[in-house]
Amino acid sequence: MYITTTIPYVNARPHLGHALELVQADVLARHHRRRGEPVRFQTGTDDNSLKNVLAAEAEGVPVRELVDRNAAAFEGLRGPLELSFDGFIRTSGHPGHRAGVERIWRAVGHDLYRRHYDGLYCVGCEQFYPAGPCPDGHGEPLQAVSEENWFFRLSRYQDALAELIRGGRLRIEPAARRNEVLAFVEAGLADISVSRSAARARGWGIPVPDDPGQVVYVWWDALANYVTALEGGDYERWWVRERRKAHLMGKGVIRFHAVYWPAMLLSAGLPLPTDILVHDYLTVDGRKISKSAGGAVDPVALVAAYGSDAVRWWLLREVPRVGDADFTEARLIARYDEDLANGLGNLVNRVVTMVCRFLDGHVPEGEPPVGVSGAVHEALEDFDFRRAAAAVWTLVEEANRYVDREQPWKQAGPARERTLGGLVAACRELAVQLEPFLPTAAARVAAAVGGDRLGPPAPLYRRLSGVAH
RNA sequence: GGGGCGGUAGCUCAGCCGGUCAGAGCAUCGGACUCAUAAUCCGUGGGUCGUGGGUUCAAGUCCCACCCGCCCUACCA
Repeated sequence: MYITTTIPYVNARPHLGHALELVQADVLARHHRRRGEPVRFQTGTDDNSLKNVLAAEAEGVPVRELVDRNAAAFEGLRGPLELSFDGFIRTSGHPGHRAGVERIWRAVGHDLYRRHYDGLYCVGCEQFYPAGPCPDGHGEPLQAVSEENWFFRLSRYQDALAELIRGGRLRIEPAARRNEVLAFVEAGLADISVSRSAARARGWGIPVPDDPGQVVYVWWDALANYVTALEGGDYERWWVRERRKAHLMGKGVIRFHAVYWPAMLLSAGLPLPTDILVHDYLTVDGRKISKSAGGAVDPVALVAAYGSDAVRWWLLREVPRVGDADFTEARLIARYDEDLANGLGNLVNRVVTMVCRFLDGHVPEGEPPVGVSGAVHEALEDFDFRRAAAAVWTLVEEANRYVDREQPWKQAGPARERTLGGLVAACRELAVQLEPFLPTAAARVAAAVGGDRLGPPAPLYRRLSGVAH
């Protein structure tokens, strides 16, 4: 399975919203790897957005400097969030990217033509609007642009796209998003501008082949990353031969991924992605996350304060499949205490304690009294991380119930050994099931219940909130 | 303007093709237990399922209108 995230433009440091998408992609990647499937998990940054240029100007630093610094911050999420991506592409630095963009451009040449265009351009959105103001409310007024650009005959692919989506060849999840895209396509597709004058782009970006006065539209440039990130044999392996190719993205950029991008590929005669997986947005304390407004939560700071398990668990367990989710530190703490400390941590702790106290640490043979069946996989196939996380957690809940039901402290001899052996086995199984979601927790649990003889108990997670006495 | 998505217990949310669907978790309250991180387990209370109509033997669950929040899209139905 080839799994990609969108590549954010790097006009600022990453916020919690980026973490959501990366963690979701990471869970998919780890899950499918664990099933023994070949997986390539690809992410990166869009360095060529005009917004990056403007951010650099506002800050008074060279574009290159700002882009390098912020891109490094995005790549640096790998450690704190425990991301397992295999590839990280930067559109300004990746050796094959520019050449790949040019190659696609030429392959699509039969659908490109020059046209004079008068329009109002919103830099914030990187797109044209027929009339102002920008619906997203980006502060700056729309730029009146009058220039000759390259256009792509998107209109030509309307029927083909509709058919691909209707037939499920191009799967869009959740279904509501699929309907949304279908409605958009069936309403009629107009050709789109795919270049801009190099002057207006401040010279930043990839020049149009054989037309140095023009720069390739940043979206064209960015979308191409999904194939340009794959060089040499990797392209053949992951874009041509791979059966499942999934793009993860936020709801704001569906049109680019589910319409423009497939149309580009159709025109170029290249294979298409198979899954478009769309998540909604996060708000923080009830407010929209705004990179510029500072209300953004720094995922790295959050991890530093609460640990990667806490952050990943909140993102996976609390964010619904449909609808924006509101992040608050209180909710994260509540989830941490309830699930990680009281649920998982306490379970492992009580099991280890009993094995040490009653059996001198020796682990008896045992079959786990609980299991998860296919619920996790089914939920992930539906792109429902919350349901998947809940499915894994049934192991914790059932194991805790099992302890209370069997009451091993009252048991003796073989009965007690059978119970405790089963519980240790259950914890080991839990470690395995947990790995795609919480790698650190999985490792901690595995360490606590590994081997023939268990060491002394040590709490895995301390409660964060004060406990009333 | 068009299209779509939400509006279900105090909070966060499940409820697919209509008939144990009125639910789960948290919070509250009561009980049990003591292996454990004052944790765990069991049980209780609480909702006119946004509003108003309609279809049906039967509707959160389908249809229409409206209200609130949000998203996409379009100044050409």
